[in-house]
Order: sequence, then C-alpha cells, then structure tokens
Amino acid sequence: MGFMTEPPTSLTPAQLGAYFAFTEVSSLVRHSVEKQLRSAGDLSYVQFQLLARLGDAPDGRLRMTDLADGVVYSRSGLTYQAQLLEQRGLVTRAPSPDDERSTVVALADAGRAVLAAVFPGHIEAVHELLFAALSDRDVGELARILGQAADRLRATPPRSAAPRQRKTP
Amino acid sequence: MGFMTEPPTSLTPAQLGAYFAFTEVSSLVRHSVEKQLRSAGDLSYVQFQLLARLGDAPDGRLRMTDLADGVVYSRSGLTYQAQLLEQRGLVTRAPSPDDERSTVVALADAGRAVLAAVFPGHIEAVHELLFAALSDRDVGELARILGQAADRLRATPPRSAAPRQRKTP
DNA sequence: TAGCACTGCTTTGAACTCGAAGCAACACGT
DNA sequence: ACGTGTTGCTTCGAGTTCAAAGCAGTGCTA
Repeated sequence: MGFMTEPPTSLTPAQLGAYFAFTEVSSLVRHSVEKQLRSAGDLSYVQFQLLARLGDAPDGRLRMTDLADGVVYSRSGLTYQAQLLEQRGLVTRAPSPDDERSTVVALADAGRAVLAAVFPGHIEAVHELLFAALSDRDVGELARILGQAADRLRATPPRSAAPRQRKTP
Repeated sequence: MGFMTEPPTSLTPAQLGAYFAFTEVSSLVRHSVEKQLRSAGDLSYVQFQLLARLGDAPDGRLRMTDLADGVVYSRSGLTYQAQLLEQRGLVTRAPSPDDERSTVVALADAGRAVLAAVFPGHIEAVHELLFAALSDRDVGELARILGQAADRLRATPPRSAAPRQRKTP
C-alpha cells in the first residue's frame, strides 16, 4: 500500500472488465427476474422484495421506514407500493400503538400465499441466471468479494449530491 | 457433477449470500453513480451509457437498435432518450442512407465534451464504491466470475414471458 | 412485379420512481 | 405548559420506463 491513495482517474483493465460484467449481469438478471415475478404472481421486483422482507421479519410486520431500506430510495415510493399491496390484500397497514406517527405494515395471509407461490420460481430463475455457470468455489468467492464491497458501501454514508435540476421550460 | 441437473428449489447459503450481496451492491452502486452523473453533467445513467457507447463506436455513430442493446429494454425508451439528447445538442439523428427505415445517432461535439467532463468523476466514483475495498486479486476473480455469468446470460436467449398484466379498473 | 411478412422506429397510455412540500405526532428546551 | 425542531409518512408534480399499436421502408416469393 502506498502513502498516496488518491483515487485514480482510470481503471485497470481488470477493474474495467469487472465493472462491465457487473453492470451487464446486474441489468440482465434484474430484467429477467422482473419478468418471471410479473408472470408468476403479477409482482414487480420491488413488490417482491417488500413481501420477502416482511416474510423474513419476526411476526411478518415492519415499520414503513425499516421496510424501505435498500429497496426504494424515497419514502414516497414505498407509500405508493404499500398502497398497491394493501389494495390487493397482500398486506395490511395500521398505525403503530407505540408511535402514532409510524405505520406498521404486516404481511397478510394472501401475501404469504403469493410469496409462497412465487418463491420457487424466483429461486430457480436466479439459479439459472446467475449460478448455473459458476462452480461452488466461484460462488463462495463471489459471496466473499461482494460481501466486502457491500460492507464498505454500507459503512460509507451516501454523501449528499446536488439536488436534481429542473428542466427550464 | 451428477447426471440429474434439475434446477433446485432452494439456494445454498453461499449462493444466497452471493445473491444478497449482489443485489445490494448493484442497487447502491447504481444509485450513487446516478447521483454523481446527475450533479456532474445532468445526465441520467442511461444517458451516460448511451453517450459512452457512442464514444466507443468508430466514428461515434450507431444505429438506434445497436445503441439500445443492454441499456434499455424497449425501443420506445431509446426513442425518448435520443430525443432528449438531441434536444440538448449532445447527439444528432439522421436517417441512414443505406436503409431509409433506420436512424443513425451520432455523437455531437457538445456530447463528446459532456462525456469528457463527466468521465473522470464517474471512474472515481466507481473506484470508490466498488473497488476501493477489494484487492487486485479479488478484482481479477470478480472479473473472471462475472464474465462467466455474463457469457451464459448472453448465450441464453431470454425466454418470452407472459405479457404484463393490466390492472382491472 | 405484386403481394405479404418483417424490420426499425415512433406514438401512445399506463405504471412506477423520485424530490419537494405538507401534515400530524413526538421530543426536547425553557 | 409551550414553543421549536425533528421524525414518519403522505400528497403532489415532473420525469422515466415499458408494452402495444401504428407506420414506413425493405426483402422474399411466386
């Protein structure tokens, strides 16, 4: 490790290759998974992630904010999706008894059913798209390496960017 | 390797870990990069990718369809973005002399300038977000592994999914 | 060379996302 | 108690994406 750790203005060939492959895989997997979920249970990927989080949570209930983390980057987006899921009866919303401000989202039976119906196909699709080409050892390496990257990303607070510019009409 | 290669209905812990880390990293990187591009040159990630593709192309010109591959999954999305880029003068559109149907998009000088202005920051952001936590060896492994996955994804023709359901009003 | 399928792009309508602004409930300071 | 600031969510407006339908131009076949 050198002393000077200024970020370089170019990437090594290996880094470029990794970056391109990463964006390509990420885009293709996302797109394919989205189609699978849509046809299997009429869910968007975001909706599936929300249901899956609720399914993982103890009691199948979470506050809105906790539910949103990493899935949607705006509160309003979550509100919108929660409304959709509630209208379909997959989820219920109720004000928290502890804190009247916060809304607790709970996985309804119908939601659990949809999740159960969609899950195997989702797993199969991910396996097919991402892991079928990889050896067990490579999967382990991938998990380790991406885990490191994820740790750093979580640790790095997202520096606030300039607000999105409005188009001048 | 066994004979029976039916897709499993569950993932190994390593696969699960890799999948979670992958989606997390992919989502966070995308989001951060998007902000960086927006503030550096008022470009969306898609727009940046389109300009970058044109920059890579010989003569800086590509047919619409060739430009879209992997960036946008609908023709109409590309039409929309091409219009925006053309309005900003970053790109020109003209019917192809060979084939009157197809439109050739060419990188304008202003587009090249914006690309040059944005690129270093983009590289720096990607380095910071994705590679700062990884050793050179890990980057090489990542490139190799994701390259394998990408190859398979490219080889697998996207099986047509059921059309997106309309909501019943 | 006429018919007919196909290709390449655009138009259109609906769905989804975000940021800013707004509103109620909470958590303090005095 | 009573402002004042903060938190949690929703509403609102604008922008982006997709799929389906539409429209020329092209190529194939008889």
